[in-house]
Amino acid sequence: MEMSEEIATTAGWREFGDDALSPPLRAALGVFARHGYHGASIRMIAEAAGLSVPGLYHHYRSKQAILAALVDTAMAEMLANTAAAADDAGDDPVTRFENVVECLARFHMARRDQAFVASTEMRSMEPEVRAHHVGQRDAQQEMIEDAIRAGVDSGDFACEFPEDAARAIASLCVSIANWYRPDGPLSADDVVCRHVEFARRLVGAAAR
Amino acid sequence: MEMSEEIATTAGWREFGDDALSPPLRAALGVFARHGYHGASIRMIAEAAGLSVPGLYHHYRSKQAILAALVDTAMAEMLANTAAAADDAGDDPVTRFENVVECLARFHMARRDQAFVASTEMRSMEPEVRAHHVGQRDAQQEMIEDAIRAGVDSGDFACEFPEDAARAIASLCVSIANWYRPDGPLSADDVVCRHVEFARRLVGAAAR
Amino acid sequence: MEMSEEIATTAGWREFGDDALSPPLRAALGVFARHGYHGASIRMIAEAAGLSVPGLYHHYRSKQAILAALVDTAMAEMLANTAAAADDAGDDPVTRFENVVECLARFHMARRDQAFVASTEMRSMEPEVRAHHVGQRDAQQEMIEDAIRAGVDSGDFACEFPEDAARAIASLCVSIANWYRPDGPLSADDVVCRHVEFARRLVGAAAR
Amino acid sequence: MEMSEEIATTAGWREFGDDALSPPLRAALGVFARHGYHGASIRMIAEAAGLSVPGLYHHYRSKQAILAALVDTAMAEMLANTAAAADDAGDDPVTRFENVVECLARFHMARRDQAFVASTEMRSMEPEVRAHHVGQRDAQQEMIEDAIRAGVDSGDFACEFPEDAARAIASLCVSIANWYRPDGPLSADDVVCRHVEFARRLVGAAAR
DNA sequence: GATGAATGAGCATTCATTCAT
DNA sequence: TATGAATGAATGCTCATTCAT
Repeated sequence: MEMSEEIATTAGWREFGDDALSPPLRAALGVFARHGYHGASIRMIAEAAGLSVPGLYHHYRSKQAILAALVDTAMAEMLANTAAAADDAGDDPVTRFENVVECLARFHMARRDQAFVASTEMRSMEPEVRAHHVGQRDAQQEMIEDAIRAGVDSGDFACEFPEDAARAIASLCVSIANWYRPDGPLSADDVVCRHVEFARRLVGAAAR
Repeated sequence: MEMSEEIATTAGWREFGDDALSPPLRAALGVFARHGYHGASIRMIAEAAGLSVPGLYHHYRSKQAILAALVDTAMAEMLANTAAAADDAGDDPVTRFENVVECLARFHMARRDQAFVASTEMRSMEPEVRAHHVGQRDAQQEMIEDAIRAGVDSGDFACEFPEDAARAIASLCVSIANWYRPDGPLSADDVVCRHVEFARRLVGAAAR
Repeated sequence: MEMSEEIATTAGWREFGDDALSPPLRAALGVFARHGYHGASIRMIAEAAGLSVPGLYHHYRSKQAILAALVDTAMAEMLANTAAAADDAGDDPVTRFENVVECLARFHMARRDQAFVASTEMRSMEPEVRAHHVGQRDAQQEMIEDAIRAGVDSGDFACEFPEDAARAIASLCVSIANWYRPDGPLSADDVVCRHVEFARRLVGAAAR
Repeated sequence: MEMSEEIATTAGWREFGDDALSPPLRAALGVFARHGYHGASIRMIAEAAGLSVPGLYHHYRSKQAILAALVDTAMAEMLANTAAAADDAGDDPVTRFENVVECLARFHMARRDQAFVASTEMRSMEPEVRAHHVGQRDAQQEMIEDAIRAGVDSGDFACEFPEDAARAIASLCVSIANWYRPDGPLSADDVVCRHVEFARRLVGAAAR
């Protein structure tokens, strides 16, 4: 079965291949991750991108536009893959929930810097950009909540406060981006495995 | 039994009263929380503190020194209170674990801005300051891990990876500072209650 | 008698028809008039002209060349028409003087922006361009002076300082470009009528 | 009779002594006059003032604030002196008119650069600054108009369009700042003398 | 302690201009 | 001809910090 590189299909949600970032965007990502939005200067970004300063401005209208493009790209990819992960599960609420958690965990490892910047720089976003980002965050939260509620409804989960559990699970996955290192002691599959188990416990799924 | 305001005694770990912040430090806290370290200027801080710029420098040697003082104060308080919470539990490993989690949760609500700044601005700390901070973070992590291991050893917890669970619990508590609002729908006790339950589930404590 | 559109003949000096400005020049004129030479950017001009930036450079070598072309075109037209106006008067010094003033007034209404830019941006001209422009200004001044002196010689004017009077009349006409609006309360003929009368009084012409 | 340096009294309106400009303002005045507002850079001004760039900003909030201060100071002085000149004339409308014109002419020589910048940089003023400036210009215009109308009412002047004559006189005086040089062939008294005579002719005053 | 005045270095952004395509 | 991409130098302005008073 064919799948395009960019758009996650039902089957492809586990793979986060090459980020499709333009060179300036990739350069900015590293600089933002290391120094923060306000600690990063346009000169740093231009240098990292191998461009002159006006060369960088030729591609992006402003520093804020770079942040916006970066964050939107990442969030859109996450939402698309998470939706695919949910779809891929068919009718079983438990599998659906596990898929969503796995996808979130994988995203926060594969797109570590993007996720970190997105979660860290909300306060650096101008109102319009922030509003868009918040919308995407809410959509993600809702997907988790829906998966939990489906499990509760089916009797598979024992979870009194689905909303709080969803937030806890999201926090857990987001925080992966803070500490996970590809060359660290845990493999990506280890991390996935443990976080799916954490999530199962948080929603009171029966032991497997 | 009386206790001093600042130092948590065995009994007082639940109360986070007035932060003992000097006015310039309190001003800086708000500015850092809203704008981030690099987004905050000395002028903003001085103005928020009702001081002239050199007046501010009279109290603190540099912007970095302000950040260091802010973060150290907060972490020290957290460690002291968590230690008191653990001591207060006597010999029961489950109670000890629950106390530690409760204390962490309460700290991240009562010292929301401090916790947020400390967790967010690690990359803005100069090496020495960062090293000190990392030491404090590790000490906190260890207290959680110890509490988990004690419960595992006593047979109260079913937890295969205590280190990962400790990190998960810490992440959960830290993230409270991101979303909790004193005037929000959940009371502090609600938040504590839910997070203790989340933590119990994460370590596989038997249902109460 | 037919006349070409561009070159004022003895009879046509009252009509300032379509300025023969190329589209980029016309665009630049508006931008220079609104923002001044230094406040205008090549990008503004290119956009106003519906051209790309290099497209604009295809037509004009530099921003300075645009200014030079604009100003020279306007001054040349003014000089040609003023000469025609003087010629058109035949031998009567009073009529000749009145024609010159009328022509100047009409020019500063019909070519408001050009006149404004020319008078305002002398300091923005590079030496060579400025020298050329100053030559044109002097030629204009001389035409007024000559007309005055002829009237003085014939006994029609009572004017002690023809040079100063000529400068005053020129200032008066130039300043029309600052305030005249085609849709304002005064018609072009009103303005002409009043300024011819002002000029007559300045040179001490006998009342008509 | 005593008079302060700054405030023109009834007797002192002919003297424009030391402009009371602060050093940065005086420096800015020269740079604005030579290069225009947009052609002048903050660095030029700072250098001319013998200050560093932030040193300049210590005194003035922005480039625009410098322009505003410069223009307001000049216009206020002009208005005060013109009012004093009118008052000084007692009840004679002709003298009052002559005094007003003389004062205007003297101002545009003594405050050549200020007047030039004020008249030239209207388009560089931000709306609020411009509105204030326009108010001052209108006040000046009105003083001339009032003087003319008084002379018309008394039968001393034969002037059909006082408003247009007032504008012409103002234009004439303003334009002095364009060409007058203290070391030129005409003394200040020469210039005053000629312009008062020009103004008298423009309003149709009887020959003296 | 506080303040007014100052500064070198840096900020995001834009400038006029060029050149390969 | 027109364009997309690029650039060195400059723009107005702010930074953290210092110091004489």
